[in-house]
Amino acid sequence: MSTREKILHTALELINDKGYVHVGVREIGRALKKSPGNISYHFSKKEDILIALLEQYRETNSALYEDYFAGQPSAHRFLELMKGIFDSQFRYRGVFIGNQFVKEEIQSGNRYDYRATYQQRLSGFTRIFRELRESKHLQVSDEDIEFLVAHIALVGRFWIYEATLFDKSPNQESTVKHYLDLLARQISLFATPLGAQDISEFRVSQE
Amino acid sequence: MSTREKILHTALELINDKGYVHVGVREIGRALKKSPGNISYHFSKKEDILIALLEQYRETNSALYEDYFAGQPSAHRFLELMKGIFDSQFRYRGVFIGNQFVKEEIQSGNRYDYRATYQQRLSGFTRIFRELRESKHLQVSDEDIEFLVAHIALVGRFWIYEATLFDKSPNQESTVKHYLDLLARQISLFATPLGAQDISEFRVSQE
DNA sequence: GCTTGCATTAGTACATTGTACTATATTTGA
DNA sequence: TCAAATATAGTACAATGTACTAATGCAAGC
Repeated sequence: MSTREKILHTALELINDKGYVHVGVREIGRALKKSPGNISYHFSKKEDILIALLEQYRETNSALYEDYFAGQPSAHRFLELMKGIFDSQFRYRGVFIGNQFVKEEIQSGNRYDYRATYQQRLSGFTRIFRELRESKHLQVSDEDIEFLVAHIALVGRFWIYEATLFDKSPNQESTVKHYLDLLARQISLFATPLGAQDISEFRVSQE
Repeated sequence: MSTREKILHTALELINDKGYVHVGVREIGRALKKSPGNISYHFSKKEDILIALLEQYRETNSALYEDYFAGQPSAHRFLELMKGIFDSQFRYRGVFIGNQFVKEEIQSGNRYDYRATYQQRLSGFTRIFRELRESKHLQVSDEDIEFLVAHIALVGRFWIYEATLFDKSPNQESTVKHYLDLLARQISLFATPLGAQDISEFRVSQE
């Protein structure tokens, strides 16, 4: 593992534990027995660490989406996809919660074009729901799809904020299960009998 | 207006504009032509400013809830309540977005018992939905109510994060309208014909 | 085997930040 | 009017992010 990777690994652990603001560059260095100047060498700004972690997260997720689109659309597989995404978000929770600091980066789009990724994800979900309509898992109008996409964009991004709001270190399994369950309920409001069966099978498989 | 109130007022403006982290105590002082030591006198910690603003927000909202519960339950009045809350959240948006810093406060509950307020709000929503069921505006099971409360707890808290994620200073009216609309759609999934009419009347009144 | 160039690391210095502390000024109340 | 409380200014200090410089390690080429 390269020093750069070690820094990212240690930083993520510390950030998940204590929050981005409360993790100093010197602290990361201390944990790795490196000087602060050396951390500076690999990541000239502290924000760069956050950006790099976001990038890792994005790549993980892209793989999950690719997997999904490689197979047949179904409500069950959709929920499996979302479980993968939620697990991944949990793993990078400190990054999301500390993302106030990358907001200007996000907004400027200089180093990391988050907006493009975001738009890509939104159209990905639109495609997913359209395919689930075609495969008779969902019974939705175009307006419904728009609504569901807006819903999943918000809930799918911010559930981890809520989960860590009162509980500093929540249990991953039960937390992810809880929010997946809410999502499953939301989807089932638009499900055909086929889709509903698929969803309930998924929920049983998560017991 | 007392100095304390002036500080809060100026701080909120600056925080909404630039974000909590990027507003220094000296900057607030400069804007008010006060020394940093004086700011320190009124708020010995910078976080205290955030806590005080949260307290202001909480009081505003408590008044809105009281108003609602003083009248007859209806889907229309419920959405009016939510509009009031959303407007208020928009006004304090910087506080919410910067609340990573009060998280430890929230979690410890030493100075500000946010958890209690939160629980109170949740049971408030439970009551609201139960009353809307009794008044034949909603057709919901107890499980549905639990689901709706979980939904509104998350969406109602974090829509403002999403709204300011890509757009640094979004338009209040259109933003609030957008998220109210999403909420109205969510509620209408469980609405009786009476409730649905109420909701569509509200949406028309917002045009 | 030695040197040259480049990547890495350490050490340090500096501006800025939150905050504590002290001294001065202003207001208040009896 | 004067003492006490409140408010304000000024400053000092530790900690932080970060820029800069010097030292070290290391692989490739002759």
